[in-house]
Amino acid sequence: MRLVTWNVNSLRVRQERIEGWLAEAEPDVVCMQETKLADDAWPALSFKALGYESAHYGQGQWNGVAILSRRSLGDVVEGIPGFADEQKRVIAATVHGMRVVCVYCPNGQAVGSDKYEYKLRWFAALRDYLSAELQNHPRLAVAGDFNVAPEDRDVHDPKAWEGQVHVSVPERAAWRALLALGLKDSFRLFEQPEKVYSWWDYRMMGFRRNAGLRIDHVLLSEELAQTCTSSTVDKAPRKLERPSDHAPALAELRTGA
DNA sequence: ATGGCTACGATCCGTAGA
Repeated sequence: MRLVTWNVNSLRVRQERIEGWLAEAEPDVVCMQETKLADDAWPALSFKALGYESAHYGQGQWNGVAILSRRSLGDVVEGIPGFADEQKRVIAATVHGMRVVCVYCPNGQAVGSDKYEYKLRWFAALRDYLSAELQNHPRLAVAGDFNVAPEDRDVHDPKAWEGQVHVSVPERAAWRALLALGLKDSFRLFEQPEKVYSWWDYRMMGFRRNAGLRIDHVLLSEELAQTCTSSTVDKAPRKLERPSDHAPALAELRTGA
């Protein structure tokens, strides 16, 4: 079974190409971020026609997250329970015999800014939420745009990025606090080529130069990690016309459910 | 050179992303 996370950077702009990729890649579960849609604009019927049940939690203009599943999708929870947040960044559901939490973590803008403080507060709330989820769901996947490059090898130019937002020490500590719950970065379960990224700046020919960051991740609980057979990034849709600046990250799980 | 691109919703520029 194939689990995918993809920050689409406006579904409206890319609906057709996203549907084309879904038809080709045939993921079983899709976590989507930055739909930039209100819930009443979510094209549930288009995805239904492709064979997906879906749940969307959005606000229009900014943010917006969704989970699509080829099998029935239930127990949908929106946001981080107990964490008041106007920004629609989290949705969870039970699909294919596992609990899936789809996250669009805050960008943080600049170290020391209000948005950066919000990002760290938000990560603390996410940690507490996932801690509780792990108690209830040993089969837990957390997939999304984390806006954190965990290590220097996830950064095309670590010197240029040193201390910047996405790689700063407190952000990486917030990331490691998620791993400390018992979650595994599926990508690092395997030998990987160097310089694999999931996001490239639109400017300065970032993609052509492979000047990117690996910030889109699939985290797996211990039990799910044992079933994981691969974790990759598909750069193909980033090469198309008017692409999202993010590429989809995929994890393969050996699970019958 | 501190920009550079893209999307959004407002208009013909500002905000935000990463």
